[in-house]
Amino acid sequence: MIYLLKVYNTMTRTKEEFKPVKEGEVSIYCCGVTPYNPPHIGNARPFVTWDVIRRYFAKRGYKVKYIQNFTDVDDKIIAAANREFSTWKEISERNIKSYFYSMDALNVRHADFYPKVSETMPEIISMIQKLVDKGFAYKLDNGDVYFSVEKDNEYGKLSGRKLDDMQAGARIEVDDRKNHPMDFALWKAAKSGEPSWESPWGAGRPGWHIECSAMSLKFLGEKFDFHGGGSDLIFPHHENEIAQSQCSIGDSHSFAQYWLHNGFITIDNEKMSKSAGNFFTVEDILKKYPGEVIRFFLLQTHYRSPLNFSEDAIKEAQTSLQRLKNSHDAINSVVSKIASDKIEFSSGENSSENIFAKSEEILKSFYVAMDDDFNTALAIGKMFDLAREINIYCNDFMGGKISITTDDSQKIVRVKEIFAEMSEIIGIFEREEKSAAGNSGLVEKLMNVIISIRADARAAKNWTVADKIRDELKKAGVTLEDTPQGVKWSIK
RNA sequence: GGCGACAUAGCCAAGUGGUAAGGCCGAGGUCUGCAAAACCUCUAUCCCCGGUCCGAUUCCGGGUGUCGCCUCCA
Repeated sequence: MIYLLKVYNTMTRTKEEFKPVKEGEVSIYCCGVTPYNPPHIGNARPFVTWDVIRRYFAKRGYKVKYIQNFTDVDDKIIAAANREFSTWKEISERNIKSYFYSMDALNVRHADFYPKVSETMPEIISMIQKLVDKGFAYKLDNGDVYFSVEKDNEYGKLSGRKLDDMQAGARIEVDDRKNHPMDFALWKAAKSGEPSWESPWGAGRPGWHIECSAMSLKFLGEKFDFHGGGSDLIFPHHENEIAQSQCSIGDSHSFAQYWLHNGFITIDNEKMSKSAGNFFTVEDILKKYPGEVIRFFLLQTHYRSPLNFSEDAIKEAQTSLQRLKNSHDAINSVVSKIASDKIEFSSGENSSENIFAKSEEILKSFYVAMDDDFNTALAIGKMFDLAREINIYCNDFMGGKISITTDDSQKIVRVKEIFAEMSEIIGIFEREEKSAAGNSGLVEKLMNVIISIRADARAAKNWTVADKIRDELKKAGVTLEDTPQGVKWSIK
């Protein structure tokens, strides 16, 4: 298949054609979390986004290498440890566990590696040493080491800032031991009560920024394809990563080739952030909504657009997703009915022929949408288009309105596969129904008994009993639907 | 103060130089004991003012509004 994949590169502020560093391979570094808190829905957005991107590349036939770090040595973690009379290790491990719990619920595939700062000290220290040796960094008397932004004449190229412009609005207290107000710490000398590691500059720990450079270079080499995260990381985090990485390598075209940044999730149209306190953790939302719904909610908007989180919005996502789920179930049951060999094939023409051609077209347009900077919003729209076609076909089929040929039976399997292919990239409907296969048929048998009793009631036009059974089951989480093809039940 | 993004129907949200996907909600209809699901039909000239163009919602300029970054933050 010939295609052109375009991605919006923050570095150039334009959509560019994607050309991998290595033919047939894609290397991705996504900035992970600082595990001092359970992840909130805003944290989840980039991880779900990148999960779709890597699924997409994999589907396109690329060999994908995906790295995501944990910044487990950090001021906030240390602060939390002190507050709780605990250790940085305990705090970070607990929150990393929480991270995986949340992301697993959102059906986010695991990265190939999850490097941690605490496990990357040698690489971090040698990188700082390189910067000192080359004259890009300097040490203070107390043992701090700073990066000198003035030595990097390309500093500011990602965020589009000039050092002079930034000074004007700097409201922070300037540390006058630094050569330039924007110089940032590569290494922080140890203070009492803090974890520290030995280094050529004395005991201390890495500053923020250097760890991501060291970890990405360690796992992906000096030149790799993608680097991403939330757009609040553009400055200073990613700007600084670029500066220190390219200066240490000595090549202004090294490091990540494409920079992708997520828009924010807002609450009442204000940025959600841990520091502002207006956030919802994924764990909390999971108490009320399935992970699949949360995931779908995140993907219904393009990754670069802002996204407002609210109860109404997530409810709407749930309703919409159910619509797709109904079609997913419908096509699956049609296919299994055909496979069960209980239908008669005919050799005549059938009335729903065009679903086959249409579904191929829809699949193509789905890929076109994804090729355009991973436009999941548009791509999901295509799934709804296919859902409508499937519903029409399945209604006709189950209603006995169409006859199918043996040839059609192959084609309808293809329709099911197309829907499944799109679902897989978006990352929904992958979990097998626990009700159908898992429980050794007991629930199945019980349901048959109940439905049979209710059928008797209905036959006797005893609507009170029939409706009571349906209502009570609904309360218990079992939905009954009387369809022209018989009673269907599902567990919510 | 510097830099940037966005402004599309009741709501959410794609998109295009030639009068605008999809979803939710709502109205009517088909089906149905009722309900559900599903299907059909209906609901926008794209913030305002200029400019370029045969033609702009889409390009350029100005304005207004909202948000973000410049400090930890996905």
